[in-house]
Amino acid sequence: MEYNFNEIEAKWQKYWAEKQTFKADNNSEKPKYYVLDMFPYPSGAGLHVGHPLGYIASDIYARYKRHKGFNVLHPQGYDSFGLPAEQYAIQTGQHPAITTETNIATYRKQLDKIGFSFDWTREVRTSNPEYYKWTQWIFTQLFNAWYNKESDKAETIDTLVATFEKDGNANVKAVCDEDITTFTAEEWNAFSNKEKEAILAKYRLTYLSETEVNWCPALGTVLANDEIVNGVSERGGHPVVRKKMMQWSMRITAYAQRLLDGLGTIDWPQPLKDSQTNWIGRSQGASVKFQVENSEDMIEVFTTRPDTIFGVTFMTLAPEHELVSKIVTEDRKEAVEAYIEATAKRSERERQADVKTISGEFTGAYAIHPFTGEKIQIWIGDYVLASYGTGAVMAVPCGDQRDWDFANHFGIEIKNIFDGIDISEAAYAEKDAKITNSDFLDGLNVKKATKQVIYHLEQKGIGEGKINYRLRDAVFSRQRYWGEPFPVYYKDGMPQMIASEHLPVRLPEVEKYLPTEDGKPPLGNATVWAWDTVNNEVVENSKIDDETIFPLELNTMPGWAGSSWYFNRYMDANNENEFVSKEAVDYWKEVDLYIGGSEHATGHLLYARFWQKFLFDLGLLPVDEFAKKLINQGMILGTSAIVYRLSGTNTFVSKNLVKDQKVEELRVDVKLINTSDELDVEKIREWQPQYKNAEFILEDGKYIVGREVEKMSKRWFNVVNPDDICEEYGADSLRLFEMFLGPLEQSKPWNTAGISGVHSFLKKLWRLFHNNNEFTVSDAAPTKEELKVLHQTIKKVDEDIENFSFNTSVSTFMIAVNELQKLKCNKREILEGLVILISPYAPHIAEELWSKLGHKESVSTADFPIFEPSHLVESSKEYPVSFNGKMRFKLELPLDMSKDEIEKVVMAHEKTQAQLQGREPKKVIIVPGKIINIVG
RNA sequence: GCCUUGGUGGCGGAAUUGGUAGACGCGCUGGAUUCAAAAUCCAGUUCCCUCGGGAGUGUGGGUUCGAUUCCCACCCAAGGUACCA
Repeated sequence: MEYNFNEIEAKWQKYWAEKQTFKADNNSEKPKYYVLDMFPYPSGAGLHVGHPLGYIASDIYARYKRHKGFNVLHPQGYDSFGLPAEQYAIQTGQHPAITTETNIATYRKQLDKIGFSFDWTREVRTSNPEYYKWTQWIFTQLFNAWYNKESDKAETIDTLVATFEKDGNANVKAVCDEDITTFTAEEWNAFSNKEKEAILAKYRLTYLSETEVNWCPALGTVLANDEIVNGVSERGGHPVVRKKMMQWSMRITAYAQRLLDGLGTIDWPQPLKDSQTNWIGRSQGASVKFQVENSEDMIEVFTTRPDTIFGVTFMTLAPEHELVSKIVTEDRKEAVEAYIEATAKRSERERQADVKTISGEFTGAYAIHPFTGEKIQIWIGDYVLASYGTGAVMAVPCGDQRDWDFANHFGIEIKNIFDGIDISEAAYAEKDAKITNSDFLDGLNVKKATKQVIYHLEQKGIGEGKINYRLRDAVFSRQRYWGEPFPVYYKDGMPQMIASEHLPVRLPEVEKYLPTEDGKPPLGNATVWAWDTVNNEVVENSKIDDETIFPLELNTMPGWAGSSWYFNRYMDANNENEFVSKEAVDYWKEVDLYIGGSEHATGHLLYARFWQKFLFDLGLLPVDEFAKKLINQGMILGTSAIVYRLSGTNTFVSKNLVKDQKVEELRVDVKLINTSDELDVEKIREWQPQYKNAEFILEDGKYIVGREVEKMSKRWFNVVNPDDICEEYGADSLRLFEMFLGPLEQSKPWNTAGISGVHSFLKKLWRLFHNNNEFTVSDAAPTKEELKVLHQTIKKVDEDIENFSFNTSVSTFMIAVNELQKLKCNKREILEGLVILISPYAPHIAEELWSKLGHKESVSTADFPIFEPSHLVESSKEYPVSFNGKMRFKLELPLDMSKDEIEKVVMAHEKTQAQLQGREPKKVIIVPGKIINIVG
């Protein structure tokens, strides 16, 4: 009976599916544990061996936790809205839903082959109306909420309205738009509905606003920053303009501080926390208002160094700053306008890339220094960003290098306010100098001066201490087809939410997936796309009458909408009445272990935390962080194969024959290479026509290829398909090998050659149970030595899994099997333990052996074996060192010994040593967990 | 530039709170079995040499009886981020 992995794996995969072995129950006496993978976007290319790495790790942990007596939730689903399916639709006309369906089927087939313990009864797809109904519902909740700074949480909008009706808005502390004017209760009550709505919009957590986007008229679409190269579109090279569009935004800035604080409470990787911290970009300082000379206008700036205010010698505004056109003097107008036009042409990316060039223009206007009353020049310069702070800075050339460079370049005064510091060559940005030349700040250090200045600013009513965040509100509209439609229609130009009982608003059918000719989003192509407020439904072929039938929102939601809450949906995936029931979410609470890529650090993982906090504020969720622990799995890289073509010929030389010859390096399919880097010269001739008649110059009768480690990608021909590996070596080998490659978090190259090691390990394991191809185990009692092997393995594997060092436990299995093989051990007790230990890693072979051992139930429900340290008594190691009259040695002792027992053993050891060395035994001092000291 | 992570044989990578560096696997070398191959098993495999040793965990210092591990400085690589006032 050979180890027939294909047969075994198919058999147990079918068994698991039929018995629903991994279906999680929402009611259980057992403690809960929720293990989650970042759900995939089902792309047309299918999975390569890099994708399942994290899934294998989480599956091992999920299976392990089941052995340890936990009720484990381990679901999977698909983030199935997205651009590729839409682009395919634009090219071929095939509906994205069909493309998505096909791709999901492929994914499912591939995933099933690897033997994951997913509970598929809870599968979610973000593009299913039953799912996006609740994404739309959450959107309406955000619309009907505002952020109360007083209670520091989101509240429903009616609490705000009630306050307005009673007291106006003078005492309301909210995170809202900046241009709010104060009104009394009487004024509020006198406003028209439309006026009220306009005001409320400034408070809502999702709101419409004019936002600048990169608009490409030729492609008829909005482009992301990285889709633009040198001011033209990456695809096609069409011109791109900055254009303002009405877009939905999410007021994520309301949560900036809590998103920052929350990081302290979750066990996530430091680099990921750091990048979220940077992204939020909290900086503490002050806002200061500068009066413009001969004008009512004030220029507000944000500074982190208010203490340097006496060093201000000019101000710089972003070219886009709204005051520029107002304050510019007649004689400077031409130059300033030319400069503004020149900057507008450059993309934000270009402006940022070009840090070296110093440019700017004097506006001709002056501001008044708030303390000295001096006139200071107002300049514009593109080193000031309109999107950060107030879009204006008070320039302190002695303390800021950019200001220094600017002043130096344009010959503006550089005033030194640092005591004993030379600023003739560069600005001094350190915070350890005493302030001088600064009136009431003279002689103070930075900290005290800052406090003083803020006090004076507040006294004068022209500034205050302020915390500024880099984080900006998130644009939530996309001019795409394949996304969630908004549950919004427009009445009198004001957005109206569609009530939850009428959701979902389903995606309409369209003829074309491109934007309309008049520049509307693709949904504008729908003939059926208006809302009937009488029957509460999308109406067909009806005219908008602005009485009962209103136009629907034509944008769709971005990719991160559906993925910002899916982890909660898994808890109660088939609930038709709620996004998740209270009972379910109170039971599962949050994800205990989340595994996925670090590329989502400032996207998905930030937005998901935001929505979680929001839903928590409304009392809909019991915890405000959705994932306790998170692990970023590394990327599996491909190992490309390179052939060398002599320049200008069709002759290919083997790697070591290249020497100094001029060659072109071409990548060839890794499937054509054997384990010794040798190219199959016959097969490559059929692979691509250009090799058909090529000449290959061999070394030692072989053509040896070069190797390069790089990202797995079709274009490098280095993609390895897991299906092929499963076919040739089995899923268990694939699982073990992916873990064996190296630490989970690390990026590492794939090399199919190495899989033979884990594969032959599985064959050895199989042979432990088989004698002359007959299944044979002995019921005799195991020897101490055999028990030792098992227990060492239990201890190590248990530790490894808890530490997520799955790679080292594979080595531990190999050592165990080698030792048992040498001991010719086929004792039932030992082998049973081993099977359970291995089952999270190689579940199929474990199930097969388990059932052959006579068990009726699946091994997945078996208890993890318990480590008994008493079996390890004999293992002791010592490291003797003697110095300075002290004797030190380390003894490895069994874990179940008491201090007294240890002392006995150590004294015995010391006696022997003393006897050997012909001296008196010394006193023994036990320091638990440390090297044992024997003091003379 | 800044932040983060890392740097160990031909390769992937082990090494507990500082305690025999290189576990385990790949590859390679030799051997057994075989008509032969596959498969399997056994032995060897950090480097250098004069076969007795010597050097060795990116580089240079330091702490220590003892450092891959801790401290300082530097070099290199990967990821994130950037005129952030």
